[in-house]
Amino acid sequence: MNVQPERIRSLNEAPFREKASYVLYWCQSSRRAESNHALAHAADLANESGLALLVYEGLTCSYPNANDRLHTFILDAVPERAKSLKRVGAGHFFYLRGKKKDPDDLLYKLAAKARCVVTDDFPVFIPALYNSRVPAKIGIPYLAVDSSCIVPMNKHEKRAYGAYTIRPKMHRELPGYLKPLSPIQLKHLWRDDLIPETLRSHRTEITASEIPAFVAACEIDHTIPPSTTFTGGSAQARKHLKLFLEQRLRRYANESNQPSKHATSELSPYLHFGHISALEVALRVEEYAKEHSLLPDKFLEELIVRRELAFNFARFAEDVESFDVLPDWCKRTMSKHAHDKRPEHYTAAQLAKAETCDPLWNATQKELLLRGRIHGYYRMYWGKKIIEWSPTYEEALRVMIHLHHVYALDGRDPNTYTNILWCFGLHDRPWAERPIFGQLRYMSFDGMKRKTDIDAYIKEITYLERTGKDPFRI
DNA sequence: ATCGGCTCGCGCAA
DNA sequence: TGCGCGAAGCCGAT
Repeated sequence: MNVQPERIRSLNEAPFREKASYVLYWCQSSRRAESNHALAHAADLANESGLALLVYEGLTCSYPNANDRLHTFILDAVPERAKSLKRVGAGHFFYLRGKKKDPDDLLYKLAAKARCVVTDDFPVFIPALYNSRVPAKIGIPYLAVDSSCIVPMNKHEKRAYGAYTIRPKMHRELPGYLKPLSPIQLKHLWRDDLIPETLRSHRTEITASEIPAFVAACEIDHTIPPSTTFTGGSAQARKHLKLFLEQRLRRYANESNQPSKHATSELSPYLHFGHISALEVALRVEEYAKEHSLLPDKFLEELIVRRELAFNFARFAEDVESFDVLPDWCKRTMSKHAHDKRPEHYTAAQLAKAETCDPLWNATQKELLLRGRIHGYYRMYWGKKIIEWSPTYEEALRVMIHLHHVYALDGRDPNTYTNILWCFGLHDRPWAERPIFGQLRYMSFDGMKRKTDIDAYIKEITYLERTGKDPFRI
């Protein structure tokens, strides 16, 4: 057995189907063929029961804010994944639901011939919703496997208060989990006649050159163009990783908070859509650091401790889009300062269009509009300013989440929600009281000017805006 | 340039 | 029960 049992949650009590044609892996969030614990577990189950493995993934047009940017990035990854799965003898069924009247029950139709369903355990957004609703309706075992985290989410019994409370546990557990996952080997190869002809017609073959046409034909928001910078897919993710190892890792410790220096991995879109696994990244970084006598600790702290703190938060928080989940001191200080006068106001529309009096803030918003992500350090400043400029804290939260949902390739992720709520005090501590923010940490333009090269960053974003071409595109 | 104070509460040591 | 310290800071004093 390849996959640690603590990664697996059984979400119903249905019996295995005796006369089944295959084991079904429903690929929801770990959209990759390598280093994928859910896929590996499905392969193990298929081998044990003498069956073939079918991988199903769908892309619907009906999730909130579905648009060209998100669709393109997701579809970019499909052709190479189809090829990888074919190579190992798994079936691959990709279904693009382009119109709202297209059938939306393909999963159930495929499950009707399956011994069991294996899927990704993901604590937010659509996978979390499906994993709460589908198991009771499916009639066969429904197993959710944590293929996002290095140390499985199930290893934590409760929400950690801050990074400092989860860090010792992570370091204790890591040696047991920082190990490569062996490639899957299937004993029983896939044959297309294992699914009925009528279902096969819903399968969508994606080729790279046809992606723009597929996207254009979907009933989605066509006003948000693809990212200027990020193309989806596991191969692309590995190109970013290679660039990071060779040109950035040695600068990471000193320059990761200098956005214009590009010393970070820029992998967040790929990690979010599961095009690359955090485990693979951590192992490659560790190995490269060893070979080149570099210190990877600061990067691994971000990739492992802070990323998995976010998954821990999302797993245990009732509602990641609400202030209810914040510590008492945050709620207390916000209610005390709820009616402080906000001297500057911007509407959600002005913010979205990057029309404020702050040239740095406008540049960060433009980075979101164009690239589909904001550098981590400036993202905090971006959020803090939205608090300062919104009539209420609730409105600020709403705007931050909305802008991420529409524009960010790394939105809808445990990390995004945690980053946003950090602006309201989550995983932070109280600071000197001041207007509007109360005891929430404040960040200022002058601080950014003192610590980072604002001019270089604004110049970079202005060039990107003018030409639409990103020199940092890989 | 550098430093302390600001302020809360978790989790561990005792 | 006491104590140390924490996700990226700010501000004013020296």
